Amino acid sequence: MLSLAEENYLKAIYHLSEDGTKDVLTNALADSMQTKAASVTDMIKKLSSKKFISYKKYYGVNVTAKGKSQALQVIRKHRLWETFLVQKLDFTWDEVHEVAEQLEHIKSPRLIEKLDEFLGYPATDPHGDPIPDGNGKIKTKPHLPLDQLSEGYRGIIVAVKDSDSDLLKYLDRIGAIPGKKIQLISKEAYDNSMEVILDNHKIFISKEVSKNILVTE
Amino acid sequence: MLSLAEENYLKAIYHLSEDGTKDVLTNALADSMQTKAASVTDMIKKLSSKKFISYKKYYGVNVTAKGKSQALQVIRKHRLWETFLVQKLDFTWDEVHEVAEQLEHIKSPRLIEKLDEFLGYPATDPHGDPIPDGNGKIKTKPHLPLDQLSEGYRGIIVAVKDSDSDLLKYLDRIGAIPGKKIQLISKEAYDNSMEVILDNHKIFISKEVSKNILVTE
DNA sequence: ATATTTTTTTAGACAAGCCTAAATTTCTAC
DNA sequence: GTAGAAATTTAGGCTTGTCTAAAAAAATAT
Repeated sequence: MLSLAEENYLKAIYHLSEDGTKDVLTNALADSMQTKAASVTDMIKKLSSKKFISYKKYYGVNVTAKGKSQALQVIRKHRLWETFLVQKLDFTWDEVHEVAEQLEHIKSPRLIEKLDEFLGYPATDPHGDPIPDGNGKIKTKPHLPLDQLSEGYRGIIVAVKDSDSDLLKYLDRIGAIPGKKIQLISKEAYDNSMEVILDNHKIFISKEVSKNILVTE
Repeated sequence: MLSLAEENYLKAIYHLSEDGTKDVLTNALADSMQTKAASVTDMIKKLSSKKFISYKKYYGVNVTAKGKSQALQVIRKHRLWETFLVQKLDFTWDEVHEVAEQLEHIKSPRLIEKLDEFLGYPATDPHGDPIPDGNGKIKTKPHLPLDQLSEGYRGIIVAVKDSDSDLLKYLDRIGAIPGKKIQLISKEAYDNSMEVILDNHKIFISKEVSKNILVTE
């Protein structure tokens, strides 16, 4: 049975390694976990001895198949709880992250099965991120950050980065919500800010914001 | 902010002290927490220094007003989650205790407010135990364990003791559920077993079982 | 009233997870 | 290729919550 700290490290390693190709470096993990490099070294030794990650001294870590499956279980729980909070308890999508960080560690396979059923087996969480199924399968839709597209692009918002509460409040206010149509009218060469159409409204957004909006190809 | 262990000790002390009159002894607490007396002594020193309990060496502990209020917040969360699990996720009442033991430690006042609203502000949990309100007020209905009553008694089941999963399965099977009418037909002097009417059915129950059924006076 | 038993506390140790400071390894510049 | 910088690991220590064994206090029995 994984401890709370072990689950959090594993999840962070999984997220930082993205598709599992890159090595996750000690300092990157320390940053992400808001802790010190020395603490990270301790923990990766432990996770490595338990075969959740593979570790080459000084060169970083990677999740093993076993570790990935565990990480996906935690992510599944996190995203199901976020969906519950928004759909059933009327939380706004910028309020759910912290609570879900706690709820994701509740140990009860039955609870998660029942919750999934209660929510109608949702495919994605409120931010558009896919919810892994009970076997750890995850269906990722192809998507790109909006800042990498050029004038004339038309598509649909697939997801938004859910890291920052202020960003989420802003995105909600301008209607940048997964499922919505979006059109890129013009892009300023100088700062890569852009004008887009959302809900039949023209609005300007900065490059910083556009990086956090993920759209269909 | 109380740690998980501190919350669990405080809750156990509150439950063992019943109405707050009795002193809770170190060994009783060690039994209830499934730990050793020495560990209990350590923890009660900590809780005492934080003013959640009053402690007289060798004579046991009692919750302070501050401690009682904290304990009731945890109990409120526990009972709201149990209600959620049964009402919304179709758990049976013998399955909810362990999961609620975990969920009761989630820290989010907003979550509990929203959950309470979602459940329609329930007065009791599935076992009939009253749910404290947001201010820690708890409305206890007067009740007695069935084994203390005599032939001819008629009343209503107020609550059942929720400690044991097998007991709960049995009570469910015979229909001994809070709200149901119950009649005491006869009581055997030798072993205090009794015959009762529940749902128009006559059944025999042992003293052990009758102690766990709480009824109106 | 004192001896024995029971209960509780103290003392000292351990694991998990974190820290700082120092040592080591790798990377980067020339 | 080597010196200095940057990243990582090691060493040793701290806190929380647990334990066992020993000491101390309280309860009980005669």
